[in-house]
Amino acid sequence: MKRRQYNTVYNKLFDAYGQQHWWPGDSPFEIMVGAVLTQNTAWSNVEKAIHNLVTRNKLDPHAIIRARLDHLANWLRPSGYFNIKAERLKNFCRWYVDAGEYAELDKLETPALRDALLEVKGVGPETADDILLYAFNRPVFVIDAYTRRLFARLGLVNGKQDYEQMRATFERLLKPDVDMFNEYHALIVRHAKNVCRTRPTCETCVLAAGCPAAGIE
DNA sequence: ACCCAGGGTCATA
DNA sequence: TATGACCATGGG
Repeated sequence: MKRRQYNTVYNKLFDAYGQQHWWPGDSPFEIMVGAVLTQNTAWSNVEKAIHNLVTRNKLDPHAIIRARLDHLANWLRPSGYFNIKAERLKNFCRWYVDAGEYAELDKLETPALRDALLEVKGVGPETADDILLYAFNRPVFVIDAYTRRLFARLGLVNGKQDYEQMRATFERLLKPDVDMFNEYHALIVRHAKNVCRTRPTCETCVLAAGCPAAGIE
């Protein structure tokens, strides 16, 4: 049964790396901003951009809406793709404020909230799910490139499933536990930083001497 | 000098 | 639906 293997991977990762304390950020809104800025970008660069916003008192949806696009882009510069991300962040903030911000959005059921997020230009499936899980505490499993690679290498997914299919698989096999989903995704990212990206066997063998992913049956 | 990072959009076939 | 081009900084 795959259900057991999916849980085993989690337990081994947790034993190896421990609590990851995700998502870094002091407020739900900061988490949402981080989710947009971290698209295909190292987190260390995102931190610099968020810091730029904080020091200017711009870590606020209304302030971002008011800001000039070129100013916003300059503050976001360290996170890369800064012109695109400035637009995406503005799009997101306009939607967020129009929708009544956190309190109103939190009244929506998860599927409706997810659909609403996906309507924002610049918010795709992974960003939406980051926000759902880490800002709204909804039991949504975030799929990323690391998740694909790890589970493909473990032979636990058939590599050509799209995002939605893979998310459905995880959410079907695992108990919908927000804290566990939170930790699971964070652990996969943590583990990814520990392994070679190019050798398919690395992920499951290098850690054999301490590899949490080894011995999954 | 190259590779890639906690993706998404858009144009093309 | 399925690839490919494009976006761009910073650390290894």
